[in-house]
Amino acid sequence: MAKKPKILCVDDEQDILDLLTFNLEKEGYEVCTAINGKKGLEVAKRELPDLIILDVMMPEMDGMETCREIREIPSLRHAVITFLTARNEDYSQIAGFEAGADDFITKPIRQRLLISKIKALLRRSGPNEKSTEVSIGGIEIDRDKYLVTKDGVQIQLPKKEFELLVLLSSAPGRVFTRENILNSIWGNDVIVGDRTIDVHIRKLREKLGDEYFKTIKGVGYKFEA
Amino acid sequence: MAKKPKILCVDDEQDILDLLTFNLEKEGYEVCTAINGKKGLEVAKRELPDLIILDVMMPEMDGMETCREIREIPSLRHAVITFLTARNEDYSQIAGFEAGADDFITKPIRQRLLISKIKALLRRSGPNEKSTEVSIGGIEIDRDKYLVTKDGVQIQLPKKEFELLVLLSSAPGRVFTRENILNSIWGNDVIVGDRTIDVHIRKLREKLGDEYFKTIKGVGYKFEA
DNA sequence: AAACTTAACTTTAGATTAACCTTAAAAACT
DNA sequence: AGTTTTTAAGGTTAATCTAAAGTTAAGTTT
Repeated sequence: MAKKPKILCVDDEQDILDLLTFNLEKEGYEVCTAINGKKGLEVAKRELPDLIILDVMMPEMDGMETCREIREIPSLRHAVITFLTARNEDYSQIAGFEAGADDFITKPIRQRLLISKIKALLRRSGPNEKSTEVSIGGIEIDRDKYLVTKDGVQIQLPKKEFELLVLLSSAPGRVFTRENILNSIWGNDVIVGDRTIDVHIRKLREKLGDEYFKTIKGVGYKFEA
Repeated sequence: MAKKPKILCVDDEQDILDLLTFNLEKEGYEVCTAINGKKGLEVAKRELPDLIILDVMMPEMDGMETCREIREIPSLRHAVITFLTARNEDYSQIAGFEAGADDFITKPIRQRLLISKIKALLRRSGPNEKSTEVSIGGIEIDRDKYLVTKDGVQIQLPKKEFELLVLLSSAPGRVFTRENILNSIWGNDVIVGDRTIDVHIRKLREKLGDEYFKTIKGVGYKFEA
């Protein structure tokens, strides 16, 4: 990789800043911090980070406002911004995407998840620019944002169904064996019953339409437009 | 066995590398290792392994990226690549198939399962066959993807028909005796009636055209373009 | 409460069989 | 030799069987 990605963390709690700094530096990122929104903006302008982690709840200038201001700065317009929020603050998420956020990280912070999210975000915005959005036959899938849209209508899928859809759609036309599917979604040490995959396929067919999911008897399933 | 299959393991944790090396060498494989994606790429180019085990989560250059780069190298295009991943790590990781992965192994690693998977993968793409894709006289067969295409049109074959086609097309021009066929598709302990093979051949002739399947009376069948 | 898994039952695609037909190539008969 | 049986092997078709997938609802887990 050409250069260490730079990450700016903005939070009013020093503990959180320390925790983030520790974990991110361990992964080889360059980290800078700010203790409030106003300072965050200053540091952002100066350091031009690749990714910014913003706490939603901060006195004076909250994350939402900081985010909007950052988006106004041309040199930071394409920086990736992710909010730090307590779980179940649903409305703040909707408002957050409007303010220009790319993702959310919920507290309490799970270390591995944090890192994998950061990686995914950086990969997306990176020079390799491999889009996480797929569009096939009227269905749009955004892997990072966990969003599925059919004919412009947004569809909410639970985790397993979403994973199954992502897997099958990752290679349209390719037949995934039941073993393939079990391995990548459940893992090879988990044993689930024979009918479990079928049920999830059924749910997907119900929600997205039968025509997309083809059964290959004795083998598995495939996705096609 | 003609030659020891060579396996490259890439992981940032030395413990995992040791564990893999120990288990794989015990099974008679030649093992080489690399401690990160970049080194993995170097070693892969030099050693030209038959199979590559890639950890998804690695600092600097992750497994996904390494996989993509490996697929760019002509001499490694047909190497088997399998990811090493924690269960439920991240959805985007499921998209590994898109990056060109052939399979997944989930952590924690189950020794016996690891070995049987590796064996299966090597058998499939073993030294006997160059690639999983065959193209003969307008017919394309992809063994892994369970896909058959004739003159650009995709044809869905059920399991037995597909297996029969794969067998016959594995050596075009060669005559397979009925015994041959029964043994490799049904197994030598299964007894099926005399007409069973005929019926499957008929289905194939129906779907792909008579001209490809020649009968050698008193002996068996052969496939030719 | 929502999501996931399981279990019991139904349905169906696909595999097998069975009955009959066609072909080819040995045998048998001019 | 050339023609006609005979017969064995494979071809064809439809009926039957069966394992795999579909379905639904009732548990479990999160």
